[in-house]
Amino acid sequence: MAETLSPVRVRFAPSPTGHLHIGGARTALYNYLIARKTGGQFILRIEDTDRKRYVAGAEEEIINGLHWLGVDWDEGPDKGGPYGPYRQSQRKEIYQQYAQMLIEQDKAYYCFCSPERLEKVRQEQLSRKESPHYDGTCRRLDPQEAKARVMAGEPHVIRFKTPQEGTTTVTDLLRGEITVENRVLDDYILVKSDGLALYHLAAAVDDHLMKITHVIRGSEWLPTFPLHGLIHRAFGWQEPVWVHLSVFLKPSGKGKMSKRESAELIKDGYSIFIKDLQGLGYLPEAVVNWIALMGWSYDDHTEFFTMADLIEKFSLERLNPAPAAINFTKFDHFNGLHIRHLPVEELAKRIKPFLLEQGYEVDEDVLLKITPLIQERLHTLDEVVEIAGFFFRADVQPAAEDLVVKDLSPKESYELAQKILKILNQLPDMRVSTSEPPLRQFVEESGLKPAQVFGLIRAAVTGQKISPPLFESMEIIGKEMVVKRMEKAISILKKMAEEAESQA
RNA sequence: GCCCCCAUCGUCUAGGGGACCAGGACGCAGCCCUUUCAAGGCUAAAACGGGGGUUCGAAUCCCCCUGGGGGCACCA
Repeated sequence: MAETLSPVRVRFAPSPTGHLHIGGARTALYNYLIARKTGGQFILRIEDTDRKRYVAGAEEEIINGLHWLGVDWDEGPDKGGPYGPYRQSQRKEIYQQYAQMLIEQDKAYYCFCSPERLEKVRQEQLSRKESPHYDGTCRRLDPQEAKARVMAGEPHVIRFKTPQEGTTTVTDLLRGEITVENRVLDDYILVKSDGLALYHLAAAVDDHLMKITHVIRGSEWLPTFPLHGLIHRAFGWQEPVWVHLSVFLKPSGKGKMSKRESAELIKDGYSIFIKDLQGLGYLPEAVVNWIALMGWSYDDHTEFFTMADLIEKFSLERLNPAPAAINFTKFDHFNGLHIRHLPVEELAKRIKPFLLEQGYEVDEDVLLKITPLIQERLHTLDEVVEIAGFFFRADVQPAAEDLVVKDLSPKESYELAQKILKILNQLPDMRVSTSEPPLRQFVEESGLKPAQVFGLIRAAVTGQKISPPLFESMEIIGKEMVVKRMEKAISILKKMAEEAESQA
């Protein structure tokens, strides 16, 4: 299969009925990538023909989410373009016009069956263990008579006159030819009784009118794919290249993520909704890298991709049709990778909101100093609070047991802390080059292990058992604060030593 | 029930008849580095779902089975 290098026109066509999730984002991303790679156009089209399911704000969320990811489009509802409008609810008349053409050519027909009757037929078929489908009542109506009933104002829909014999073969770029028996295809409704087109008609008409060359969409469309081919052919249009992407499965690999499961993910610090990811501490760069690699690969060793890399390397031919289980652990890995690739100033900028959110006052200079210390320790941006919050707190609260040195008693720890404080007090400043040599010398002379001495200082100064590098941290905190925190640790240890004494 | 799609380590994947006693990544385990935690380096364990063909030769091609997924609306 030769790579398509001529410019493509592709589209992402979400319906504004819920949150933009990683599956939709990936579809948008792939469309965007192939458009940019080939120098073609990427179009955003809102498929809002179902007024009942319309969710206010959903379109805005889609737009914001895509922008955040770094995916932009050339034509769309927010920026216009030569083939607009780009909202299907504003294209009602266009679809009706095309539906009319089909009726005139006897490729579609009016149907007056009520939803109630349809439902009854469906139930009967189900009870007979038949696959539910339209029974064809109105298909047999005389066209003139049907037209008259329509003129008289009788409620009706328009159905596609699906061939009842033979087979239909459509071609998916990843799967090859797919052939189905026409008799298993239904006489799908093209236009609803409210006059608005259903997806099957609207998408076909728009894809043709908007000169879409490649339809890259989710594989939930595979079952109706033959119908879509049939519709294009009924109009005599050339079909676009069809590409059906794999689906995302839940981490266990057992089925798609349910609504409830998706909502509960947030408790573990994860989400499949793009709107949540920023607040959870994820980088758009990492999201893009992660989702790009679920269903697509470049070669057997490259895994780190920037958007620019992806535009250069992406190809439809290397798409994988098999379903992929979502792996959040790998997501964290990619996030850490991209965090480490960020310039320090940029990382500092992205970390700041998480600190501010905690109510910390963030000094820019301090922030720029601590950022390099935590850069390789961060997997998500919000971890900055846990790892480096002590830099911004006026006081720390070390746990008493963290201050007691391994293999030493509280009393011995207390005495050790006093010696350390004495050294600290004598230092002219707290620069690494000033503090490290005398403290290391002290460790040597004391016969203790570095881990014992530095562990005590760490707990006292940072209030944590684990922290960024100690000497660098002390330099940023400054002598005054270091001494103050050491004194506080001593008082805690003193109390512990006394308690141990009285118990003995 | 019917239709469609898919099938390599736990997970994401490389592999398009011999280069494969199957490679990479995440995770997991161990070691090294190291004041903690990370990061980094090294090592280990870990897969071609089953059965038939085709072929001198199959993870790779074909068929069946099994398993998994998706769909069967006046939703998209």
